[in-house]
Amino acid sequence: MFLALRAEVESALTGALETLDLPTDDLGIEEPPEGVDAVVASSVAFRLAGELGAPPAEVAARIADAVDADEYEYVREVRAQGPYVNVLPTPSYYADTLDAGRDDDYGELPATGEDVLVEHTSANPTGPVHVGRARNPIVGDAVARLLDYAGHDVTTEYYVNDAGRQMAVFTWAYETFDEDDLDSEPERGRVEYDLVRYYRKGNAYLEEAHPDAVEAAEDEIQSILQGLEEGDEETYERVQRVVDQVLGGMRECLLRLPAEFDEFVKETSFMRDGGTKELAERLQETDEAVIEDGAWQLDLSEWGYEKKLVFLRSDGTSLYTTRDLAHHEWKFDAYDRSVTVLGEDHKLQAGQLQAALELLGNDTDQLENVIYSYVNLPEGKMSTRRGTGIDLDDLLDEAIQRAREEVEKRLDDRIREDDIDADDVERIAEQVGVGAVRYDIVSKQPQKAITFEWDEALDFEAQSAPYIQYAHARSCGILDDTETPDEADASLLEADAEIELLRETARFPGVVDAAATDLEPHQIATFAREYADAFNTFYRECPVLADDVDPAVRRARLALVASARNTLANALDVLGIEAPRSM
RNA sequence: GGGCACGUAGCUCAGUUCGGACAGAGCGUCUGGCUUCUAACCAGAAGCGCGGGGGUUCGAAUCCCCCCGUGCCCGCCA
Repeated sequence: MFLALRAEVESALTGALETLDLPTDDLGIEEPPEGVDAVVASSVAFRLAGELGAPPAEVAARIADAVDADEYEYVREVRAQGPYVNVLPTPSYYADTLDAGRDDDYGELPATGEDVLVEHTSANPTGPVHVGRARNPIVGDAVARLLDYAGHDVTTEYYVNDAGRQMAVFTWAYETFDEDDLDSEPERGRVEYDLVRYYRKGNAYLEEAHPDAVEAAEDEIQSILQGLEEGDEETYERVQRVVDQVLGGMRECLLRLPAEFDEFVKETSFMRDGGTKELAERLQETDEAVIEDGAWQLDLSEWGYEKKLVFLRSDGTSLYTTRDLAHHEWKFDAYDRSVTVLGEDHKLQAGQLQAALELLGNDTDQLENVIYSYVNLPEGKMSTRRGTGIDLDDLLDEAIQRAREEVEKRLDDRIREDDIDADDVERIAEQVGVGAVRYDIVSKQPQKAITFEWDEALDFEAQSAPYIQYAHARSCGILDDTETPDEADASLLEADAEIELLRETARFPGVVDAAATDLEPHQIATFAREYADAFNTFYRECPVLADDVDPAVRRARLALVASARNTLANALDVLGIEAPRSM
C-alpha cells in the first residue's frame, strides 16, 4: 500500500505546486522519523522558501492547504508540521494492507516481463568452496531472489572457468600424480576434497621441483592449453573429467546454503563454437586495436584505462577476458538485463570488459555489477591453491552444531506447548544455523570488508537470522491451532504496537521495490529486523488468544498476525533463509 | 606512484544514491520483567556527533577539495 500512497502523494503535491505556480521538479518526498504520525512527508517547503521569500513553515502550510485530500483513496489529510508537509493515511490504507498482507505471496510485485540473468559465484573449479568467496553465492542468490520478487523473470548462471591455465595445471597434476604422491588424506569424503590434493600437489611441484622437471611439466600444461584453443576433442575430454567432478562437489556444497543455478555455462563453449575467434577478429578491425610485442591489444584510454587490454597472446591464443566478451554478447542476445556478482579484485577487468563491449557496439546499459569485498582471515587471505582458509562446509557444520545446542538447551529450560522430536531438533538446527550464516553475510553492504571471526559469524543473539526466525515461529504459534477469520476490521487495531506493525507491513512491497532497483538485498535484511522488532513489541503488548480479548478485536489481531507471518516468511525468503514454524 | 572502495558508540553494523524533523540498532555494561499466545523475547539507563581539516548551503554523516589510515587492483593469470 505504501507504493500506492506514495504515488498519490506525488500526484497531490504536484497538483498543489502547480496550483501555486511553483516548480515541481523536486517533491522532496521522504519517510518521516519515528514518533511522527505521518506515513509520508515532504521537505519541499525548504527549497521553495527562498523563492517565495516566506519562511518554510508558512510555505508548508500553503502547500498543505492547496491539497484536496478527498480526491485520493489513501490520503486522509495533508498538514504542515513546522516546515514539513506531512501526509496521514486513510482507514482504507490500513484496511487494504491488512487484506493484502494475508496473501501468501505478499511482497511479490507484479510481473514486469523482463528477462534478467544473474551470474554469480562462478568460482574456479579447483577445490572446496571456502568462506573467502562465500559472499558471492549468498549475495548472488539473494539478488536473484530479490529480482524474482520484484516481478522479473530471473535465470541464474554459474560461469564455469574451465579454460584457464589453472585448469590445465589441475588436469596435468591429476594425470601425473598418484595417491601415493600425495601427503595428506582428504579432509572430507566429497570428491572436490579428494581432487584438490592433486591441484595443490601440482602447484607445489611447479614451485619446488628441479627446473628441468618443471619445464617438462610446463610443456604438458601448454599443450593442454593449446589443445583447448584448437578445439581438440581429446584434450577437452581430459579437462572436463576434472572439471565435472570438482564442480559436482562444489555444487553439493552450495546446495547447502542453498544456492542453486539454472545454468552452468562453460567458458570452453565459447571457444568450441568459434565465438571467441570471431569476436577477436571483430576486435582486430576496430580503430582501438594495436599490435604490441606481437600481441593484439585494445587501447581503451578513451574510456579512462591507462592499461591496454590484451585480447590475443603473441602465440595467438585467447585470454579470459576475450572469452568473457563472447560470453557477454551471448547474454545480451538472450536476456534483457544482465547482473554479475563479482569480487572487488575483478573490478578493473569488469570495467575493461564493459568498455570493450561498447566498442563492439553493444548497449551496456543492460549490464550491471554487484561488487563485494573478500572475506579475509585475521591472518590474511584465503587460498584454495595454498590450502589456507575456512571451508564453507566447516562453517555450516559448526553453525548447525551450535544451533543444535541452543535448541536442546531450550528444550530443557522450559515447558513447551509444541511437541518436538529428534527430527524437529535437527531440522530447526539446520534452518537456524544456516540462516545465521546467510544473514550475517547478506545483511551487510557487500563492498565493506569482512574479517572472519567464528564467534561473530555464529552469534545467534545479535541482530541475526534467529531473531527474525523466532518472530516468525511465534506468529505460527498463534496461528497454528486457530481459524484465520475471513472478516477483519482494521479499525479495531488502535494500540500503538498494532498500528506500528501495520505501518511496517504496508512498507514491505516498497522495500522490495527499492532494494531490487538498487540491487541491495541488505535493505531487505534491515527491514526484516525492524519488522521483527515491531512484531515482538506487538506480541508482548497485545494478546490475541487470551480469554478476555473481544472476539472482533481477536479477529483483527489474527489477521494482523497472519500478515506478519507472511511478511516475515517472505522477507526471509528473499534472503534465502528458511522460516521455521517452531523454534 | 596511479585508480577504486571503505573509515559512524568499547565491539559489529544500518543510515551516504536523491543533503532536511533530535545520528539509529544489536552485542557488551547497568536496571526491571516468565502462574499470561515460545524470555533466541520485552521495557528502561549510560555511551557516538559520524577518521581529520577546509568549503558549498537556510541546513552536511550525506555534496566538493586536501590530508591520514585500511583493503583491493594496476600480468601475453583468472
